[in-house]
Amino acid sequence: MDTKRRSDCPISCSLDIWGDKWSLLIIRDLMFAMQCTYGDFLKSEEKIATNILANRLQMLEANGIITKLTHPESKAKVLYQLTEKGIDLLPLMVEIHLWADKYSVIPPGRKEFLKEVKKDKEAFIKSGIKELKKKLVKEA
Amino acid sequence: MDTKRRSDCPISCSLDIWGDKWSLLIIRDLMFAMQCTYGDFLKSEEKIATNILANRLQMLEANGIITKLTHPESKAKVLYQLTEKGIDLLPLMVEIHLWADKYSVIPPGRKEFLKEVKKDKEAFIKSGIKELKKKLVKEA
DNA sequence: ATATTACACTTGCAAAACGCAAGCGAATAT
DNA sequence: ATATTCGCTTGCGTTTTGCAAGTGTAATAT
Repeated sequence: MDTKRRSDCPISCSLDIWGDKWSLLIIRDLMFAMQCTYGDFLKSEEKIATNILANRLQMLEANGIITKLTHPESKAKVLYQLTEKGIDLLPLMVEIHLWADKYSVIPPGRKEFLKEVKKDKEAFIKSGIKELKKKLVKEA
Repeated sequence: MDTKRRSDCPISCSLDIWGDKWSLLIIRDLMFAMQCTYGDFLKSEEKIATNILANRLQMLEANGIITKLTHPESKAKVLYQLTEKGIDLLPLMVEIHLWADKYSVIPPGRKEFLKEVKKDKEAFIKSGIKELKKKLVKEA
């Protein structure tokens, strides 16, 4: 596990955690798509490799962004869940969406999401965080 | 230059552009530190390698985030500048700062920046973008 | 009870990206 | 004329990635 930070700059420290091509996609799946198992992440259209996925899940867990839980309906399944720290990345994810919306083509499915966001950004984020935290399951 | 996108998801497309350990640091330097030459970027405390820097500058230019200008005081120097698309990453950078502020130690120098942000985020971003766009120089 | 499948990884290996040091050409300074 | 600054480029060893195949445990089917 990479533990040395390059500097004490907040941007740099953040990038040390999730500054790669995959981490935020896992967080996206957990945050918006309600996909929360290893198998779910593999099914996402970007097609992450199994070893990279395992590595990133470890990384995100080590950095307190996600936690592992035993799946309620089966001991064979693992349920990944955003921590509060992970949930608090929602504003960031929203800003990425807004930026992408301004400068590239957004797939139809996300258009309504963006419509909601633009209606009242602050309210959207506040209620989104509240929703996610409500679902947060504490480890036994 | 990498041109194939992994999916049409806005998060994924954004990461295809600046989803690495260095790009946002270059953007940070242009946005907050007013460092805008190749040499300036090299001096940043994270110590980016020369070839990686050259590659990222190319990448960011190819994606319309930055432009190259001849430096007003010397033909030997190159002045890099954020485009409007690059400037519009300011809200994102602010959110990263706020997240990092909540979950890690922020160096004293950035504390006043964050104080300003927290006072009135929307106003801070709006005036920040305005400032940056005012300085924007059009290529001859 | 046994076999098969589902699930979450691990492993091996080739290819690509990275990091470091050195070099190079044009522009400026001396 | 010579040296230095500046913005890269090149070579090369190391690390990370991507792909395919395999492994172990738990659930399910027979």
